[in-house]
Amino acid sequence: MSINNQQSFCSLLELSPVPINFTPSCFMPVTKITNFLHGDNRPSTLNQLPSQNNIGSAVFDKTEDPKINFNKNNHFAQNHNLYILGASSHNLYFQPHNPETNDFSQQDEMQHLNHKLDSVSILVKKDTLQDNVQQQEPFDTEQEVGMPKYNNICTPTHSNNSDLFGMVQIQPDSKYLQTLTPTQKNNPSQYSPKSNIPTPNIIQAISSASDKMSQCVFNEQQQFQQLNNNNNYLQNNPIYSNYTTFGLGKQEYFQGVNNPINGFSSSQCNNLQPFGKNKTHENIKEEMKKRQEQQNQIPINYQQNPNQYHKMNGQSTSSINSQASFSSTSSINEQTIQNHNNNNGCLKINYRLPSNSSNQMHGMVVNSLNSSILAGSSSHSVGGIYTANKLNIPLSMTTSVNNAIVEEKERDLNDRNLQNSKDSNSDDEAYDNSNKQAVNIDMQEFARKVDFCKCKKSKCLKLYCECFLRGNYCNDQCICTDCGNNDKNLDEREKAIEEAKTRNSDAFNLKFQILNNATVTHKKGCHCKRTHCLKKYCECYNAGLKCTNNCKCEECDNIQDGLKMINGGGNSRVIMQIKADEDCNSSEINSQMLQSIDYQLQQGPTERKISMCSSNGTSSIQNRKRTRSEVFDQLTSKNEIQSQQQTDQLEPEIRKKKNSVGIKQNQQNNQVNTATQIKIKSSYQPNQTSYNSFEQNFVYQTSNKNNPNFQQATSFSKKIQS
DNA sequence: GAGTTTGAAACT
DNA sequence: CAGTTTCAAACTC
Ligand SMILES: [Zn+2]
Ligand SMILES: [Zn+2]
Ligand SMILES: [Zn+2]
Ligand SMILES: [Zn+2]
Ligand SMILES: [Zn+2]
Ligand SMILES: [Zn+2]
Repeated sequence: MSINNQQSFCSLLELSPVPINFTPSCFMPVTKITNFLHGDNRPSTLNQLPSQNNIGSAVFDKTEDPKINFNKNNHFAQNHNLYILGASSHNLYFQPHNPETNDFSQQDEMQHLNHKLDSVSILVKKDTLQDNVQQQEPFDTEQEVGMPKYNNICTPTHSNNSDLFGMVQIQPDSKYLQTLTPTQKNNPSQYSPKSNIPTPNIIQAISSASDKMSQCVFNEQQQFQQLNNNNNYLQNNPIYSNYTTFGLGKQEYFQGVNNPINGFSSSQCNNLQPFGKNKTHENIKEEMKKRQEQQNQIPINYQQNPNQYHKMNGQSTSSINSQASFSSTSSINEQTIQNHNNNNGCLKINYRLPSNSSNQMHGMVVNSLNSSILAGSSSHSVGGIYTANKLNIPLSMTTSVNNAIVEEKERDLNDRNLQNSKDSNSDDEAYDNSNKQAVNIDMQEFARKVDFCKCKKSKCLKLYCECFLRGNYCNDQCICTDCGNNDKNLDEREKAIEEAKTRNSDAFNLKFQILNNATVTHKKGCHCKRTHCLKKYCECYNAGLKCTNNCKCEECDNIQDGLKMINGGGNSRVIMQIKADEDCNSSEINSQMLQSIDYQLQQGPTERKISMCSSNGTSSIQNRKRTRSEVFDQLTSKNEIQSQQQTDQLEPEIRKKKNSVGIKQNQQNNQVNTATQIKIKSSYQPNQTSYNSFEQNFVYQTSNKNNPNFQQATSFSKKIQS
């Protein structure tokens, strides 16, 4: 990587006072899939895996270069000829602290010193199915999965000059994706023409991806686990923990690193003792070699060899090469084994370690029957603001940011620039004045414009009534029924006002606020789900305002120009299309990302290992989403879908297998294919039954309803007569 | 204008 | 509180 290229990258970051070095020291080999496992060829043990969700996982540790491992269980991985898989993760390296002894100390880790974070890659898919491969192959009939989506179109980003690391998404239609690397050019038949990437579909898929169970979300204000309601596993399995998983770096369970930004992702456990004092690259390598030799002799079985396999590192979706995943401070004991077995071979993991506990597991779901298990990628996101700040990306390029904060920050920046320029040249007062001039905003502009009501049931004494809401009596234009909102009913009206104020003391105030004398936002934000905040149902949109971080809307498109918020607060990402395009424009392969990909292409296939998805937090079993079986029961009891009911009666035994992960594969049922599933789905006519009776319970993504290219994640996988 | 969809408000 | 129901407006035809 030349210096020029680094400069090219940095040139994007216009606000960067310090050039950001973006220097991958290693590359992620990509797997070229040539053998497809399906049907009888699939090892039976795979059937017990809980997830086919993740395409692959970035794997790395201190001693190995990162690589991608594909998830054999993943249909997309099985059925697509080739793709370049983008790593979800950065890489973490600790440089030797002491060059003489080659030692790095725990102190260094704790202080986040001497490390280097590197990785870049991107996912490019080939949009062609193998002719003779089933597109869908459910592992059991109750746990059909959706097609994998392309939601790893992203690059991990970090710099040596900041402690940021996290995902940065690249917009799929970026020129970056359309630039072929030399290797790709030389083997055009092998590589998907990137220009053919169906960008809208990818975007669609991203916004509704069912792959991930959940997403760790964190920004300056909060951290939480955003569950993916589209995820089948999440909907159908009670393997939830009540703890939030990874996320904001917690010293207690971080790998010795107190990082305030986000969790590491996809760190791998190679049965090593937790990295700590007196570990060196050398002795870790030695230890690994030793363990590898042991592995060849001794079947990995933690019950037999508990001392060897009970340590792991990392957080978030950590990879595991042992049979269980434990925090660095815990060990396998009877209880954890019991937990393991109680969950059909899946551990409840990704527990957050409470500060007062040192004995909880976290990491990946693992399968008891497999000795070699790798995690799925985690692809955590980083809050737009924090990311932008850390990367010195103009805030306007970020997503999911509160516009008011953007204003504020940019004003700050302007002030600072102004101060700087004044120091050297005090000739800039006009700018100063314009910048600080108060803006006169009529807040009433943002109130709803309706000035009469047609209430029928609320007596115009609930906030449902626009008149009441605005503190007005109903007027002669109102066509309300049994109106109580008038001067002849003052007692009851007053009471109603008090009640409304009790519920929300702010009820009669304007729902909008003005920040920094410049930016108006909705105080509470909206919660839109189905309209992308582009209909007047949305209070933000209706007021002509962009959504903000206050909003909890899903798939919001009502965002600042140039921004793309994928999934509400859940998946905020920074889009760096400009950067990528600039890279691509300046020369054919001047970007490190492209270089990385090209390097990957030249690597031979790597061994494919089993991948698992991560468990998730926040939901208790009691409060879990209802299972598809339950939804199904509800539906069939209403006689709404005849064919499925029929099927249900034909195979009653299947329905008893609720929430079971390790159901033995039924060859007969295994024949269910995509076509059948689509048929089932198409038998469902959304217009014949209301959302309220069906769709809302079904976690159905509106945006995909009419997209023939989108395979709905949640569809029944009952076998029906075709 | 009738019927459906929607998300805030209300309720539990 | 979070999940569910109610409600009137927004929307569709
Ligand atoms: Zn009214
Ligand atoms: Zn009225
Ligand atoms: Zn009225
Ligand atoms: Zn909205
Ligand atoms: Zn909003
Ligand atoms: Zn929104």
